[in-house]
Amino acid sequence: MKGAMSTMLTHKRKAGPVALGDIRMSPRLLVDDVAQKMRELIFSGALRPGDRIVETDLSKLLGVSRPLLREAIRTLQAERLCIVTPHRGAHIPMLEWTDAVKIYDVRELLEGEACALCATAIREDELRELEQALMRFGDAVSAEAPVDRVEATRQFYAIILRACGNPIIEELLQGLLARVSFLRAQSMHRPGRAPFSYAEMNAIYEAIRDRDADHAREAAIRHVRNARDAARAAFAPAKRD
Amino acid sequence: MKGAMSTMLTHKRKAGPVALGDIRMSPRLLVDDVAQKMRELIFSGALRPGDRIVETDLSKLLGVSRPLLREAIRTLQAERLCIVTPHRGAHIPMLEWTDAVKIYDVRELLEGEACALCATAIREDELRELEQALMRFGDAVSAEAPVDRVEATRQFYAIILRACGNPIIEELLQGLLARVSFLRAQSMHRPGRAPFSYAEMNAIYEAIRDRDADHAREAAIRHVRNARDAARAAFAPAKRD
DNA sequence: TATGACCGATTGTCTGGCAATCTGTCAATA
DNA sequence: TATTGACAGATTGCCAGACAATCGGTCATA
Repeated sequence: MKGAMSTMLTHKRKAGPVALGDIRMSPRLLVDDVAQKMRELIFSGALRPGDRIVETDLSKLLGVSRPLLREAIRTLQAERLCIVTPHRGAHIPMLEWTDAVKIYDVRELLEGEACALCATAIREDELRELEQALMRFGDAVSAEAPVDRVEATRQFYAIILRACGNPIIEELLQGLLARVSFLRAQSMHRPGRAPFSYAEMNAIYEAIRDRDADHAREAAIRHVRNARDAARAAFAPAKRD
Repeated sequence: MKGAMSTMLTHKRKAGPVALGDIRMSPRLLVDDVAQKMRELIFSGALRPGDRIVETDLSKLLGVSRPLLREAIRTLQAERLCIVTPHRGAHIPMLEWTDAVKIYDVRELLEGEACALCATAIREDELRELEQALMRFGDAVSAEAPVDRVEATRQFYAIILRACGNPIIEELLQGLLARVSFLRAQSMHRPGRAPFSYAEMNAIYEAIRDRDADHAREAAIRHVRNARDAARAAFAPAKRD
């Protein structure tokens, strides 16, 4: 804990053109792999809401030690992807609809802002990428390829969040999306939703392309709102109410 | 990892009046205490940006084992309160001003929304609490009691975030505030800032009291924006630019 | 039916250890 | 002189094993 200014690395990507930007080698840490694997288990539905995590079992399944798994669990806990109850262990949270609504509300705010920022901040090459992602989504809708749809959506938003110029928004949204991943997976696969999604995303794209921040925000909000309603419908079977 | 629905606890504070709401006993886990202690070390400035964390040393200082400290570090890492570089250990992040700006931008958005929501959602008793917190702040300004000022500010916002009805906003803001705690501590102690803070907070209070969501949002945004400018001024000595 | 005592399962934490990697030093080299 | 290579100490990454505390459930008892 000695002050170690001398060894601080404060890499900042300078605005300079081209150059060889950020090419740090970073060795993988097993604990990060374990955390990522757990996230994937949750996103893929292998670990479902309510499931309990027994440290001994999971550490054996993953082939890592219990202390290491516990480190990974702390990470997931901080991300709200699992809940640790003292002396009772960790489990995957049950998402109540009322909580989901709050998350969608904040998504409206953040995605709306991201899209509005994008309208002024996006570069031409990023705009082309965005158009391509949108087209890929369109293709996936026509081809009825749900997996491709999900991936194209992910990319579409990844481009926007990267281009909006505020990494904090990206970071917060990433966390929120992870927490409703279960709901999203279900609602995005609802028959009939995809064409509407396309229209909404297209509206976002066009507003950004036209550099119209207000419309971009509105379109983004509309998209989230519709996604929420779709999720609402998908929620019923999982939990009566 | 067996499905364990039977043992799931899904406590939800029912809207029912009074009653004995949530009175779970929850044993303290040492690891949580350690994480909290580390946060306090950061907030208090005992651990400063750039400082390195040597596991063996800190674990000895805290009187806990290294594995336990590592768990705590993972938590702080997920909260972005420390950065872990593989094989090089953890350190407290250096906050660049450009990053701080992004955080203040998102704060505008979230605090603005929280205050707007509050204007319609706050209960009368909470409103009175809010007024009291504001008065305490006013007293602390007159008395030139910086510590009380900080505490009163914290309470003022805690009430708003609680009353706005969206715990997600509260949660996200908590994380963001923690990350600029170093800056805030400096800027809040700047001579001459406090009376302006009071005026701004008073504007927020009055708008909420008058149930005027738009003005509440505007006042909140103005407050954050001024806080950012104060932080900007406080930033210079810490880091030339 | 409610209470209390017991028991296996699981968590919380510690100790100790060891290989891998980093940092810094210093000599050898171009 | 500046770079390269080799070495040593410090530190991290990960593991195995252990043990007390606590939990959840069962069963006998009142």
